[in-house]
Amino acid sequence: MDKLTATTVFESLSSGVRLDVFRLLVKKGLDGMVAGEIATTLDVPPTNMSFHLKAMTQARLLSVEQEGRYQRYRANIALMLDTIAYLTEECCSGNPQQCIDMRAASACSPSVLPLISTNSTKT
Amino acid sequence: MDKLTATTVFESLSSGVRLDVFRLLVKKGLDGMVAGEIATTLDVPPTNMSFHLKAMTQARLLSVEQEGRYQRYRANIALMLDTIAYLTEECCSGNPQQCIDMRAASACSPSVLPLISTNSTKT
DNA sequence: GCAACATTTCAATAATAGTTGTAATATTGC
DNA sequence: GCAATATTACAACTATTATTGAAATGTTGC
Repeated sequence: MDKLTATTVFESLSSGVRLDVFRLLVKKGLDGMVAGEIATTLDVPPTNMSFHLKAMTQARLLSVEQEGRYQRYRANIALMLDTIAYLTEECCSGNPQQCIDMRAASACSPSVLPLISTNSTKT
Repeated sequence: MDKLTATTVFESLSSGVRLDVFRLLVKKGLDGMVAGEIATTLDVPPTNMSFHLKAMTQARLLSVEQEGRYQRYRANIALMLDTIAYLTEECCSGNPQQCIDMRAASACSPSVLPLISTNSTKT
């Protein structure tokens, strides 16, 4: 993960429209959605939606697959997880207790936590 | 977590300077750093650094504490975790296998994963 | 081939964000 | 109180991003 990739990912999620798109596609999972359906669901003009979908695809936050005359978009959750990992690299300089303390204040619902750790069965 | 909070957090991390600041402060943990030290370390003019630190503090991504004539900044990891949780709410509409599949492609180093799941000992 | 549809490109405009130096504010040690 | 230091506020300027409608591209079913 390089800095440019990370800033591009965050830039992608810094607009209300694009954040809505990503969350919608995360919800849809592997099914994804076609461009027009996304635009209609979020009530955004097609040209504007196309602009944002293109930006997100270039940031690799979305993948796109042609499906006849439609373009089907899907969320790239893996890239997002990599970006989060980059963000917290060398957290607390290897001081685990500090890390736990810093996180203690989180109002985070537990729902996502098991998801994030699904592929880390090892210690 | 509301949308504005989330976009503001991501906007905070979408600039190279601010991303460097956050990663630096994550590394420093509870010790944090004072403003001038951050500016010197990252080789950014003080006025510009002050601009970015203010933005990040308003986004609540950093906390600040006055320490004599210094301002000590610390990373708010809890808010970042909450934001990630917001991002992946209703992931795959409760279809766990899909979630696992979507994450399978991640090149994420395992280092951060135990950290993120530290407070989720329960299933 | 052609009409209907999905999506993107383009160009113009509007809006927002980033950088810089200078000046202001606040704190320290004498 | 005063000089030195840390940080921020301000104002001017530059650069980037967002939005829109009209036109272009590409695909389908007949």
